[in-house]
Amino acid sequence: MKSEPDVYGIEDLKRDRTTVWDGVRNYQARNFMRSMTPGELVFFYHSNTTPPGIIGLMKVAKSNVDDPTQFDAKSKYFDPKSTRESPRWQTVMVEFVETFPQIITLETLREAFSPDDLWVVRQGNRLSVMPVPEDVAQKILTQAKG
DNA sequence: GCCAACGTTGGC
DNA sequence: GCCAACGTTGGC
Repeated sequence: MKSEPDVYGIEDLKRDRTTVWDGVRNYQARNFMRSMTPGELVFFYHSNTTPPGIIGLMKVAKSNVDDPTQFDAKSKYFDPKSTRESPRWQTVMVEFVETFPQIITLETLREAFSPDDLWVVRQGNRLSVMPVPEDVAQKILTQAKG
């Protein structure tokens, strides 16, 4: 899952311990979050920063959470088509696990993985939530420890 | 700051 | 249902 550190970074999550991952307004990303289950591990990716890359690890604390910002008329994520009875936007609550000793940069990821295996290395990729195959995840975790 | 990629919107 | 216009994302 991606976030811009200027907006909400891993240090913010470390401080807060948990957060509701709100503001996602892309159906494909939402669908991936709908499929998440408690305890599932999630990489935290810092976007729009130098260098961009995977900065740490979190886990799903609660799944199938209605994004509260969709009901908030003052929020930039307000969705007038959403109702309390049938909300459109679900997200997850995530919990901080660890910050990696150093960022695994997008450049490093591009050297190690193909765009078919790790979508974040796809050119022009804008999806903010995406799946990571188990074997790819294991390699990334190994890299993070080394 | 630039711009490619691409999702969304809305006229027809 | 098509597609041009527009807005946003995000690497560089």
